[in-house]
Amino acid sequence: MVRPFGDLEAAVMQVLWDGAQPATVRDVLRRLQTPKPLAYTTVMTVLDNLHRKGEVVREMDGRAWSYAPVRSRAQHSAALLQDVLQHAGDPQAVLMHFVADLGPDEVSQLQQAVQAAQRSAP
Amino acid sequence: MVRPFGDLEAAVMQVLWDGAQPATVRDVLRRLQTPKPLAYTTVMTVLDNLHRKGEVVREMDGRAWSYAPVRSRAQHSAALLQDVLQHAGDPQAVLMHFVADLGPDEVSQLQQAVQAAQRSAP
DNA sequence: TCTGACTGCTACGGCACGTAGTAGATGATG
DNA sequence: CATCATCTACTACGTGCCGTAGCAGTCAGA
Repeated sequence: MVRPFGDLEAAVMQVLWDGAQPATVRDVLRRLQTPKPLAYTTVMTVLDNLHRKGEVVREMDGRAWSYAPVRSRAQHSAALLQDVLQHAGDPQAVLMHFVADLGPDEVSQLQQAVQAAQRSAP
Repeated sequence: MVRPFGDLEAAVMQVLWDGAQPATVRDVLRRLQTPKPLAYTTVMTVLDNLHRKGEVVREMDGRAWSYAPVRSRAQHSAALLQDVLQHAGDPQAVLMHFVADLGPDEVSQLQQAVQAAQRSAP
């Protein structure tokens, strides 16, 4: 089971997802909107943890590491969905309940996605 | 963000889901297949935690509590899916990726679910 | 050479979870 | 009635993850 991000991890990932370019620790620290200002090393540790978990990649940018997300936010969420479905047993029943609880907008979006998938792999 | 079950919590829920009837602590302890046999109080604590979290309900059965899941396994998994989607932002993109990563069987199951949803709420 | 920025290492508190012991109540049994 | 088994309530502890950060060392630029 994939563990979801912690609060700060999620906020940091959001910063990375929002920025098109890879970001250094200082970049992330500057862009983070937190009630209490965080220490530089706090953000560094979080980014290091995310790197250790394979959620971000990094490359040297001058003397500092620049971090970039491995997957887009949508890809990450989709992977979480996959993971839940994988561990659920009886995907049919799960999907029935899942769709039944969706709003009409999501249902039609889902319909388009299904049709796209069926076109690409009939 | 809903936290997924821990390992033992998941095993206990599975026992409850597998049994049609509400189960006492001793019932669950008997039916649990674990490498190491667990203490009675361990199972009791887990069931108590699940009750505190609202995942199970209980009623007195003689001198002991009998526990029953609040939701079916499929409903619980579907709720987890909902939760992920809710916190994802851009549901459209998430659903696209999600469906793209599904196997053909799941896609057709999903299609049926979508059609059922559209019939019930056109 | 000094200073500021950056990294690596370490640490610590809180919380969730798995694990279980102890104490007390209560029904069953001799 | 005395004892035993069973059940609940309360408490505790280790581990791992997460948020938080300090300290020490290094290195580039003024």
